[in-house]
This record gives sequence, C-alpha cells and structure tokens, in this order.
Amino acid sequence: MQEHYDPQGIEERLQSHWEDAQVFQVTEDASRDKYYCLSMFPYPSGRLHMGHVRNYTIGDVLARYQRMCGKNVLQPIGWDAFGLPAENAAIKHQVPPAAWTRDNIDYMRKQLKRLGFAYDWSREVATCDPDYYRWEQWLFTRLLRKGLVYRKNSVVNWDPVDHTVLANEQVIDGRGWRSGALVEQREIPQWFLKITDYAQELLDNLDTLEGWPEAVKTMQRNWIGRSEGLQIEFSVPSAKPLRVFTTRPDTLMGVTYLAVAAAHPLAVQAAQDNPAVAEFIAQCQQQGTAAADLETQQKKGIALGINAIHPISGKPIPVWVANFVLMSYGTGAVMSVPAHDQRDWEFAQAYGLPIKPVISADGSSVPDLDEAAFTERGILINSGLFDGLDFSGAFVALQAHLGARAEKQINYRLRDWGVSRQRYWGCPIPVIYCEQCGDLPVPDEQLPVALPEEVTVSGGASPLAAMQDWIKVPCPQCGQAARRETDTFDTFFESSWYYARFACPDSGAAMLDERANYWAPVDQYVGGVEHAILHLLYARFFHKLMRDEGLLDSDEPFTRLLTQGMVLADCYFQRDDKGGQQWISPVDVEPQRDASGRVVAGVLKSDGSTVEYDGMNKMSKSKNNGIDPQLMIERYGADTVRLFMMFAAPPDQSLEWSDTGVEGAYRFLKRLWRQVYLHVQGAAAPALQPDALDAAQKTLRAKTHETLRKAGDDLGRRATFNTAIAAVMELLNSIARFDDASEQGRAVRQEALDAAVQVLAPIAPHICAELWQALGHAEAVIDSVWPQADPAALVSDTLELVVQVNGKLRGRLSVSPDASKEEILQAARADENVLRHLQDKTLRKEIYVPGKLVNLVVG
RNA sequence: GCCGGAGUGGCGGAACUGGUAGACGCGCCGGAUUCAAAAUCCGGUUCUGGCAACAGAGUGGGAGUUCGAUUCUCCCCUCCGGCACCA
Repeated sequence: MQEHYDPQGIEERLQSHWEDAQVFQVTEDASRDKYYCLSMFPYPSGRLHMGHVRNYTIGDVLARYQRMCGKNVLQPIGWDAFGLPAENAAIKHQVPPAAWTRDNIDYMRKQLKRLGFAYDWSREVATCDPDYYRWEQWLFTRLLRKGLVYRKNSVVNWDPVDHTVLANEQVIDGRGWRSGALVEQREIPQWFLKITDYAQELLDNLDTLEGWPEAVKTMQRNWIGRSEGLQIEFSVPSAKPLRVFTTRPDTLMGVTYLAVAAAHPLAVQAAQDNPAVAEFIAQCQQQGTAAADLETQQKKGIALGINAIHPISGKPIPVWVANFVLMSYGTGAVMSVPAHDQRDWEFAQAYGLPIKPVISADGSSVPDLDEAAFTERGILINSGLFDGLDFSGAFVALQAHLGARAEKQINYRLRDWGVSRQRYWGCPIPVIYCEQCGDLPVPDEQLPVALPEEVTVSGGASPLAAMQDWIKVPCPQCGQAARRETDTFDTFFESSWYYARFACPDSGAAMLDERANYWAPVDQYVGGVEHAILHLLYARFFHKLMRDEGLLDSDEPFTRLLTQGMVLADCYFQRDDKGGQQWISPVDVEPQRDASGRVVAGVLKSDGSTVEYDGMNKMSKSKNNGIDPQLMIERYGADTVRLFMMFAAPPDQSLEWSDTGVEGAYRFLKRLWRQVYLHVQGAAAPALQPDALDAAQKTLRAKTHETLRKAGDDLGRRATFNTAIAAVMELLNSIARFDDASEQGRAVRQEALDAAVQVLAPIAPHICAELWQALGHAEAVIDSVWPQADPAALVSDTLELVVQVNGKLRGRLSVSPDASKEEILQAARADENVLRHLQDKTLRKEIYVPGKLVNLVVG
C-alpha cells in the first residue's frame, strides 16, 4: 500500500476496471429484490454543472448502498437531447443541432464517468435517437385512435419579422428576443393530449405516494385544482340561457349581477348593437395577453344592457362583461355575490352595484360589509325558504329545488396538454394531413417519422417547413398527395417515459416489453424541485397511458421521490463606470473576513483590487458564481467532491459551496488513508474475541457498532448523508486516539476501519475500494455485504445518567446497567452539586427516565 | 392574497419518539514540529461573570401546556419556494 493518498491514480484505475468488467451492468432476476434508482437525466448543454454533480451523487450513493444491501440494482443514465438550446447554438456556431448535441453528449459522458457513477452504461439512451422517439410516435398514434388526442386552435407568440413562433422565454418585454419586433398573438391549430381525462386519478393517487415530499404533492394538488360546485342556468330573454359555475351555491340568493368574459358569446352578441361594449371587448383582447401586469390590472367592466332572470326569485339580474372573467375556466360566466366574494365586492363598489348579505356567521347577525366581503361559510339569511340552512344543507336543497336548471359539477384548473411546438429540434408529430381523408396518424409500419438531421438553422421558420420532399407524402389511406405535420413534440414528451424505456432500451418490437414490469416502478427518483409540477405530472400521466395500453401493470412511476436543494456559491462584484454590477467569479477572489470570521468583502487575485460581497446565491451564469466541477475533480479527485457535496448539507436543502469545506473533505480522506496505512503496516490482525476485550477496546468496538447502527439508518431510511458522514468522522477520531498494538487491539481497530470504509464506500467509492483491498479483503467493497450493528457490542458496563434539578442539568451519574430505580435516585440525591441545589428546599417529585436521566423537582 | 418549507454559535449544520442544545466540519485562537513556510499533529472555541469550581442567559419574538420544550399549541415577525383574477 502506498503511504500517500493519490486520488487521480486510484480513480483512473478503478474507473477503467468498472468499465472493462462491466461491474454495474444488470439483468433481470426474479429471485432477487430489485431496486431501481434513477436520477433525472441531463439536458446535454455542454458541460456538467454542480447541480448535476449533486443530483447524480445522491442517486449514486443510494444505488451503491442498496447494492451492498443485496438488492439487484438498476441505475441507468441517458440524455434529454431535444430542445431549444441546440437550435440557438446551431444559429450561433453554424453547426446542425444534431452534431452539437452529440458532441455535448460525448463530452458530458466522459465527465460522468470521471465522477465514478455506478451506471449501467449498456442502457444509455438519447431521446433524439429515432429508436427512442419512434415509440412515443407510436403511442401518440394509438392515443389519437383512442380519442385521447385532439387538435384545436390555440394562441402562440408570433414574431412577425422572423416569421416564427416564440417560446414564452423568448419573449422579452413583449418583443422577440432576436428580432426585437413586437410579438403578436396568433391562433394556430395545435395538438392536445387529454390529461384532464386523468385529472381525478392523478389527484387521488397522490394520496398513495407516501415516499414523496408533502410540498410536491401539495403543488400538484393545487395545479390540478379540483373544485366542486353547481352549474346553474339563468334564463335570458331573447338569448340562450346563461350557465354559470359556482362553488358557493349557498350564496345564490345574494346574486346582484352576472359577469361574462369578453370572449363570451353573449358579450359578442351584445357588442353588435352596442359600440361601447364592442370597444370594451376590443380593449380586453389587447390587454388580455400582456400577462405580465395582470397583477396590477384594475377590475373593469361594462353593463351589456341585458338582464338575466334569477332562477329562484325570478327577478331581473343585470349582465356585465368584465375583464377578470376567464373564458377558459368553467363556463366563461360567473354569478356575482358581492356580499360574500371579495372580487365581486370590489367590482360592486367600483360600479355602485347592490350588495345583498345572505350568509351570517351565527344565523341572525348581518355581516359587516363596509370594509370587505364576508367570505366564510355560515348560515343562510335573506334567502326565503333556505334560511337557517348551512353550506351543505343549502347545496343539496338548492340543487333539488332547481331541478334541471342546476347540475353538480367538478371543475379542474388543469388544462389539456398542448404538445405541439413549432420548432425543428424535436420529435416529429406523426400525423399526415390529407385533403380527402383528414388528419391521419402515420401507420405503424412507417414509423419512425425520422427528423432530417442535416439542416441549416437560420433562426427564422423551422427548416422542416421548407423541406418539401420531406413534407410531401402519399396519403396512407387514399394514396393521393398529402403532407406531413411539421411541428414537433414538446420536449416534456420524451422525458415523460424514459424511466420505463431504461428497463428495455433495446426492445425493437414494442415500446416496452416484459422487463419493464420487473423494474417499474422506479424505487427512488432523484431530481430538482423545479420539476415538481410539469415533468412529474406528465410522467405520472404517461405511466397511466402506458398502463392502459397494457404495457405496464403499476399505477405510478416513482415510489420514492427526493428533491435535492440548490447549489449556492459566494457572489462578488465590482462597480463599473456607470455604476452597474460586474460579477466576478468567486474563483478569482480571495475572501476578506471580519474579526469574527464572517466574509465581508474580497480582493481580486489578479490585481489586488477590492470587490464587494453579495452573499450566497444560486450558482448561475448571470451572477458568474458557478464553480466548474471539472476543475475541482482535477484538483482533489472525484471522491473529495462527492464527499463534500454529501457532507455540507442534507440532500433536500440548499448547499453552500465552500472552498475550505472542500479542503476539509480532502483532509478527512487523507486522514482515513493514513489510519489504514498505519494499521496495515503492523502485523495482520487476529480474529476478534469480543469476550476478551479490555475497557478501551470495548469502547472503540461500541463506537464502531454505534456508527453502523446510525449510518445504516441514515443511508437507508432517512437519506441524510451528512449525518452518516459525521458519524464516520467521529469513528475515525476514535480510531486515531486508539493507541493499542496488542493482538485484540489490532483486531478491534481492523473492525473499526472495515466499518468506516464500508459505510463510506457509497459516497467515496474509489478510495474505499482501494482501502478495502489494503485491509486484506479479496472481494470488491461494492460486492461486500453491508455490515450490521451487533447489539451485544452496544451494551456497556456502565451507564451515564444525567441528574437535573427542576429541569436544569446539575450533575452526572455513572451507574451499573442493572442498578435499581431506588439505588439510582439515592445516588442522584447524594451528588455533591445536586445537594447544593436541594438545600433548604422540599423535594416534591422525582422523575426517572431509565437509561437517560433523573429529574428532582423541588420547591 | 393563498398554499408549502424554514429561522439554532463567526459560518455550514446536528439533536429522528418531549429528556444532557451546539455532534461533525469550516473558520478563528494557542501549542508542537520546522532555519522558515506549507503540510501534519495536539489543545481551546455559544454568550456573560469568575483564576477556577461554578453560576446566569440562550434555539427569530411573545404567550401557553409540561417535572422538563429547538421539538407540542396559539399569536406575531423575517426569509425561501410554489400558485396567483380559477368563480
């Protein structure tokens, strides 16, 4: 064994071995428990960033731990390869998106290998590969035939100069990001998936996801936004009846006006012979799209000059058109109850509309409506025969009374998923348009519809739209000239099912084969919380779609979900001439600390000039505070980087990058190396004889097993790697202080070092593989059996008890484990320091918590 | 505005089921080693008073429950995240 720790040499050697021997390649084995550990696959942007390193290290630790626990572990990786950045790079560097993407994949694959992740590389997939995306095309055509896909007009951002559709993030202050032209709203036909058909199941199944963070489930519940109410019909003389949706039918008798959206047919009809209404509607359409200042937008409206008839009182109710009513939710019309809805109240105040209270907190008192609406539930008043009913009583009674004019309804905020993107670098939507036969799915035998890769991207319209020989195809039904869809799928399409494809990436005959049911669902999914809603909801939706196609037999894709926190770093800047902030990379700055050690400013390493400090922020390009993982790996090795990232914070919290913290992690690995080195320099350790140990030996052995108990729980149940590492650090401190060259001393130390190395192996796999061998083991540490704590080793000869007086710590007691309660209390009362606090006081109560403490209550 | 999550030394964090607050690491201070430095090793490090033993205070603020509260309850403040005219 070498005397000094050489991370680069060790890591290179092990990584080649893992690759050559295919150590992490797995096959299905029904006789063993499987464990499918998945980290969200990366977009091949060019280089790994620290967020990736953190994400993939967390996944790798869990995968390696489970493997040592005896599970058949699958940990795959791939590339979320379609997307807009490739098109942008293509314009900038004059390379086809495909070439740019594949180059990035090649580079980033090397980086992942350099970090030593235990991936089964034989399952690697890239979503831009036709063998991958052909199956989502296939699924789409199946869904089209099933009626789960439809086409309708939808609004997009249109750049009139570049003649292209813009993504929301390409619209800056209402202008196209490249052309600077004012963006227009255009309606074009687009494809939609009926995710709303699954809204209820997607909501209900959240309750079964016990391994998901509550925060993510709440976000999804809010996003689905289920609400239950009545759809009530108001008749309108000389027009179609007006239907409104309300979650508060109990307030029906308080309705003083109705409001409809600008695009509502009734408003459009009224506009025809009312110029003021027509002008108001035109205004709404202009402002309606400038979603940015919705917040500050005032509530405006105008009376249509039409009355509806209240379904119970029969009284006329004026109908208004208002800018706050959404055409896309409910029926595009609402009943307004200003006494019990804050927004209706504000509108009524502004336009002098009547406010009629119909809900009382106690059934008799009238709510005070001078300052705000009374929005709580209560008892009905001023409601004729419904007086005295509560919310649910009124709900039922009204529904019965209204008969056919009211219908119980459940509404969702969730909209159907628009999957069309007017972009080149994506999966072609497999549809053919024929003038005779209509919109047709591409037949199975013609799949995949391959994306032409040799293209020039100019920044204007998609290159596909100009490729006539690609677009022109015979109609699969009548054979006449037809044309292909030139839109591509939203890239969330690819990422919604990749986890399942990893089970059988080479399946050529079907989207998934029987291997998928062996591996699915994913036991542990790890990724950024920024995907809490869209990606995770779409993947859950796809899982159900694939299940209903008979491809899977489970209901949910991800059993446990871990959302890792952000990676932060120090931010420094200097002021330029105009007073703007010039962000300076923390790599180029020497921090300046005040007397207490807090960073207050910095000095630029290159010229010694002062830089201002802006605290810790998420690593980002805009603040120039990203730390390149590559640099850190070259300086310290992958193990140190991995160890630091797992130690600095629990996985789900944000992590502050710290150069000195990384140094600390490196120092720890060197100390571990040194302790093993010193140990193996001596004679080989004999077999451990637990009954023949002296006190110090027993103490170290107890520490070893206490560490195993704690670390196993931390890695398995809790997924708190920081505390597992802290436990091993404590153990190493004990080993370093343990100076005993006797036979049993060496045996105890061997056991302690074995434990330290095994516990650390999932986190710092290279050094631990090397040390495990040095400690004399023939098998690889990854193939060793996870060590269990021996309860017998944890039993101590003496017990440390704490003595409190009135809850304050006053003394310590060392007692034998089989001492009686009376003996212990007596010893507690006799403690010198305790006696002083008992003086002149009456002992009122004695509390004894076995194994923990004694509390003497005096008064 | 609504819905989540969090506030603990100079800093990152620990304390998992109501039972020794501050594990572990960083930083800082002192010492050893060294011609010197780096590296390494040893010791100290919540605050206040005290040579010390020890005492008092202390987990964002205020109340409460309890023998005992970082942990449970109520009110308030601050920060982070999500949603935001959803009827």
